[in-house]
Formats: sequence, structure tokens, C-alpha cells
Amino acid sequence: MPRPLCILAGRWAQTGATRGPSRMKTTKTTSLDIAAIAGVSQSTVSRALRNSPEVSEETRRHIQRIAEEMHYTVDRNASRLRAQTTNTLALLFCEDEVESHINPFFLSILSSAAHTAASRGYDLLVTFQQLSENWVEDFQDAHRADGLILLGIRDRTSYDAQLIELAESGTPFVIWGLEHQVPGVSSYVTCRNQESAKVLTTHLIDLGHRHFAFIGRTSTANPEFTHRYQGYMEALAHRRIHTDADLHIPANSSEAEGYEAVESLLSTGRTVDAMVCASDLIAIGAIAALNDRGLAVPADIAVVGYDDLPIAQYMRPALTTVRQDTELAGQRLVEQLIGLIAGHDVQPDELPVNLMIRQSCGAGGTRHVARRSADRR
Amino acid sequence: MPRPLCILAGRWAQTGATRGPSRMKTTKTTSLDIAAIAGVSQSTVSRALRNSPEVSEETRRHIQRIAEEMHYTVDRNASRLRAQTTNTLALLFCEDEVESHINPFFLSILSSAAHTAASRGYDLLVTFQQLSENWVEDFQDAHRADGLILLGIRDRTSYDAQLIELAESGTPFVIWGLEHQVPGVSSYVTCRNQESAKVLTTHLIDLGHRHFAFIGRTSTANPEFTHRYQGYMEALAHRRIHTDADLHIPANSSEAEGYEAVESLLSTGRTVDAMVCASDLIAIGAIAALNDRGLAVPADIAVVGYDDLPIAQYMRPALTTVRQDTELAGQRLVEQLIGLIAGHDVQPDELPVNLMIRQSCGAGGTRHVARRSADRR
DNA sequence: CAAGTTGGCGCATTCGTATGCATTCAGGTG
DNA sequence: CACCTGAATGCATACGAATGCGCCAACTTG
Repeated sequence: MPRPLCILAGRWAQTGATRGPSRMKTTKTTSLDIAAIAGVSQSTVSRALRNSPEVSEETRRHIQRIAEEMHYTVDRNASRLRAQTTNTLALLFCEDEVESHINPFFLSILSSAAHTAASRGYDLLVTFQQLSENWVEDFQDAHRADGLILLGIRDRTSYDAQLIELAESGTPFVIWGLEHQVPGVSSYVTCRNQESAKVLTTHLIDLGHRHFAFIGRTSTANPEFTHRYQGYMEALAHRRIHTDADLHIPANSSEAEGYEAVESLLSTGRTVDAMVCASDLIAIGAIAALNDRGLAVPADIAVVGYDDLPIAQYMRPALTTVRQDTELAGQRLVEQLIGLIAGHDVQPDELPVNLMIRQSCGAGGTRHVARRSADRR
Repeated sequence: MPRPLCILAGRWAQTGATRGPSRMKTTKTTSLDIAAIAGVSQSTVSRALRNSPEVSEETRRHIQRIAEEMHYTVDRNASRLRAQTTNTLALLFCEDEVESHINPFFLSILSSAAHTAASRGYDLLVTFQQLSENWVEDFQDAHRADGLILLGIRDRTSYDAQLIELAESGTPFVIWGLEHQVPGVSSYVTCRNQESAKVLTTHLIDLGHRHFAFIGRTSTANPEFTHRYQGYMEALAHRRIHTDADLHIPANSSEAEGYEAVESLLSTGRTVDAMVCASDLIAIGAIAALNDRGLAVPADIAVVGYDDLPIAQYMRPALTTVRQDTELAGQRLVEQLIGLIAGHDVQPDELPVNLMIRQSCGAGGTRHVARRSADRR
């Protein structure tokens, strides 16, 4: 007596039954099958499952129950083709050629964006792209996504032409960290970089520091860092503290560049007792460089960062920094984009931030500061 | 004289022209348009763009040139519907309810996977899911993806039933860090956890350490940590070094749990001069806890981690750890999955790892060790 | 030179759903 | 009672590309 051949019978048997007595092949369940069982037309099934108000409450429930029992799910591709929509958002990490390793900061935004998108019924496509590629054809014409989320755009000048092209093509998109808005088409989410940097710097001044340096590349190309620098300069100006141009060392957001920046700063022999770094990664590299030169943080020099990476509170000394609400950021990016896709006018967001005062600025409690070090030889 | 109404004329004018003289509406370019211009049938266009051998080299080039000029791109939805495929891979971060923050380690895998997928013509869908949801219907029946990449599955027991269901449904999938293979359906990529942990531990023994502790939760639920623990125990056994069960403190991969684990370890008053942590995050938390108790690393106690997060080399002391080749991992995950989708038999990968010997184990050069600390009060 | 072969291409159909329009029927109104 | 109204549903088609099959012409071959 032969055993049944098809292990999957459990799932497919239901389907087969709806197609006629002799069809035992593994045919996919379609809305027609559901319609046949429910005793309605395919159109009604379609409408019921999309919660159209045109079907009666009773019919809808009936159909939805059957669909559930049959494990029926709408075929996204057919649906999308017919409706000329994708229900998909694309999230682009705009990579620099030089910098291969990505700020872990973006992982939180990604996670939050993925959750929000899912809860709104959107798929989230993720790509890491060089700026050379042409987004418009890829995403809009090919119906890959209804809209774009752009992360990690730092170099505005080199992207500007593409952003304009994108906007002109009518593809909705939102950007993190760069004020670029075309009503009805594009919007942005940033946080209050300038304001928070000013507060942060003022805090350092209040702690008694007078010789400041700023580590981070600013240019029209790098709006976030630029705003942070402006806030920093504002605070200094407000308190009448002088700083020289050569105490502003450019660095992109990585430990390596922070390290190098500090090395080059120290080699000038300038006196510095407080360093404001444009990102946590830079600060981490900077602290490493200082330690390697025999300088202790915060005893010899205060260092602050920006981002509040998870590690910031577990470094010793714990890093004073600015927390951006990445969860809210991801959520707003998606919500704005969905709004744009729906044709609404959306307002850009400038998210509030929190100062996280820890030890590296010299203000934190002593408990979390290492009291011994490796001096034995 | 009125200005033209349509800003987008530039892009659409080309299209309009192909549809007849009076059609100035923004109609999407289709393969039919290309066919008309090229003077061939739509089928030939389709075949030419898919590089089918059935069209002559000459015709193909002709068509492809026209398609390019017209900025024509194949509509993914139509293509997918007809071909019953999605050309999409889904990457699932399997989240724990408890742990909201994700190991940055996965970001590198994600990045590499995205690149590889893109180069193979696949889209990559990213979701962060709880284990409660039913993947099968979501992804296979709904034609959302051709296959799945599962990251962050730690708790084998609670996922097992779902993995089996997934395998039975015929959905191809690959897993990171968990040996789960169904020939032709699922496969995995891990690295040589046990071997490398053994080498790492042996290294610590060679440096003269004798009192070991292991921080990391092991169970059938957590295969990676378990293998690392086994390698650790092997090394100790091989050198006849005794360790007690209470010197093995469970902890999931986060700084917070590493911190807590060390606090609870220290409160027992046991003597320990070397700690093997199951991940860098744990090690970071552990070092913080040690510092807060006035213990210096590596002078008082050696600490090693696992993962080689970017930050590991910029901590002071720099963290001795094990580098996993995340780039290769992402690549192999995608390649295996594409293989499975194509119906090939694929071999699981066990990737080689590199010991990154730095300062936290006490073996590294002195240059990178902080020589001063914040002792002033 | 006739018959067979093959490369290159077109025709027609198909994938599964969404939606404009037609249809039906129940209930209300003058 | 004839007529209208509106809610609920069915019918038919379209979305745009992929593909089985058939056709034709250009070869090859005995």
C-alpha cells in the first residue's frame, strides 16, 4: 500500500478541493477559489478583503473568515500590477565611496522605520547605493517603490542635481538630516542640531573650559555637522570665548578620522581643554588618540560627542553626548513619506534632542570613572 | 502666450510621441512602445531585454539601445506576476521581545547582503519581526519574496516549529548562526565558533591566566554562544585548568547584561583574572562594570570579546576579540539563498575567523594602553 | 533539387487582482 | 401602483510582461 506522495497535502488539499474533484495538483489559492466557496463573485472577494465600504458587513465577515481558513493571501504582484502601486518604500543608504562602515546610529532608524512601515502595510526595500546610480528609473519607472527614504546624504552638492531630478519626476521622497523640501513631493526630518550643540557647548563653558576645539568636517556638503558647528560657535561667541580657525579640524564620521584629527591637532602643540566632536564615532576615535598620547579624559581634557550610540553610556569615561530620538525619526520619515504618496502636504520635522550628561565632559558623578589604570610595568 | 503646463514634459514627451500624435498624456512607457519603435513585436522586446538566446545579437543590441534611450525599465510587478516570481529576498531580523537594541554587527551583514543581492538582480526586503507572526503566508503565499534570510535567531527551541513549517512549505531560507539544514530548502552560514573560542582561550592561558570566567548565556536556545562556550571549556580541559560552574554567568548580547553579569560575579567574591565574553557588547559592559569597581583591564583582569565590532579597536584598552568576516557572511547568505531558489543543492558555510589580539587580554603593545587616569579629586 | 533542420521572430494567451459600469432588488415616495 | 433611490453585487476588462506554439526563411544535406 503506497504512502501518500505529497507531504504538503495538509496545506494544499484545501486548495485542490475548490478546483474540482480530479485536480490534485498544487495550484495556488486565488480569489476565485475564495469566491466559489463563499458563493460570491471574485469582485466581491476583492472588495471585501480590501475593506471596501461597498460590501455589506455580513458578506465581508463571511469572506474574511473563509480567506483566513484557507490561508489565502492576496498576491501582491497581481494586486500591484492592477492597482499600479507597490505598497513598498525604498530606504537608500547613500554610501560614500571612501567610507565603507556605516554609523550604527542608522540601524536604529532603520529598525524603527521598518516597524512603522510594516504597521502601515508597506514593505520596506533596503539598498546601499553609490551616488552614481540613477534612482529615478530604478525605483519609480520600474515600480519598485512608491517613495524613497534617503539616509546618510552628507554631501549635498554632489547630490543636488539628482535630488532635483528626483523631485521633478514626481517621486515622493524624504531625507534625513538635510533640509530639502519640494511641497507635495519631498520633505525631511532632522533634529535641532544647532540649538543642541549650543547648549552642549555652553555646558562645557559653565564647567570652566576655555580652550575649545571642534572636530568634524563642515561644509555646505555636510549640513548636520555644519549646524552643530554653528551652534558651537554661537555658544562661544555669546560667552566671548575666542577660538582659532586651526582649532577646527575636519573629520568625517568615523573613529579613524576622529583619531587622525586629534593626532594632527596635538601635533600643533595648541592648548585645548575641551573638544566638541560632531559625532560619537569621532569622539571615540578622539578619546583613543588622547589616551594614546597620555592624556586622560576628562581630567586633562573634556570630550563630548553627538548621537548617543548605545555604547556611549558604557564607555569609561561614559560619553557626554546628545541623544537623537531615532525611534521617532524612523517613524516620522515613514509617516511623512506615506503622506506624500497619498498626495498630502506634509510638514518637515525638527525633532527635539536630549543632552546626555555623563563623565567625559567632567561633570558626571565620580562613580563611573575608572580610578585605577594600567601603570604597572 | 501660455506657458506649458507640465513641468515634467521633458521626461514624458518621449513617451507621448510613441503612442500617437495626439496623446500627450503622461502614459507610462511599456514594452509595446519599445516594440513599435524598434519595429519588432512585444515578445521580442521582452526576450531581448531578458537576454534570451532566441533573439539575434543584432536585434538585441538594437532593442536595448532604444530601451536605454527611452529610459524604459521593465515593470517589476507585471514581470513578477507573469513569471510567478518576485526577484526579492526578505531579510528578517528576529527580534526578541525583551531586547530592543540590535547588535551593530548585523548592520555589516545587512550591508553586504544588500550589495550582493543587488548585484544579482534581487531586491532586498527588510523586516524586524517578532516570532509570533506567521512567515509562510506573509512571504510565500503573498509572493512577497522568493526566499528568506533569518538573522538573530537565538532561541532555537521557540523557533523550531516555525522553521519546520517554513521548510515544509517549500520556502527557501538560510539562517545565520544556527545549524539548520533541509537539503534543497534551507541552509545556514556560521563561523567557527568553537574552534576560535578555543584558540582565544588558549591564548589567555598562554599569557599566564588561570582563573577564568565565561559571560554569555548558553543553552540549546543559543547555539553560537554555546559553541563558544564549548571551545572555551575545551581549551581549559586541555590544559587541565579547573573552573567552577558559578564562574559561568549567563548574559544575552548587550552591554547592559554584560555589566550586570560582572556585577553579580564580583559580588560572589570569587577570584578571576580572565573573562571570556560571548560577544563584544557583553565585553564592553563587563569592562565598564570592572572599571566601576576599581578594577583595571588588563592589569587586574583580562577581558576578551567576540565579533570585532568597529569600536573594538578604538576602545582603550583596545579589545581583543574574534573577527567574523561579515562581508563574506552577507555574501554567502545571499548566494546560498539564490542557489536554493534556483533549486540547486547548496553547502552550508562555516566561515573562518581571525583572532584580533589587542590590549584587553594583556598581550598587546603598551602604546595603546592608557597610562594615566582620572585620579584627581 | 527536394526534404529536413534550425534560428529568429510574431501571435495569442496567461498570470491574479482591481475597478468602471451594469444589474438587481428592497424600500420609500407621490 | 408606478417610479425613483441607493445599497449590494456581478460582469467584463485592463494592468504589462513572459512564454508556448506556430510560422517563415535561410541553410544544410544526401
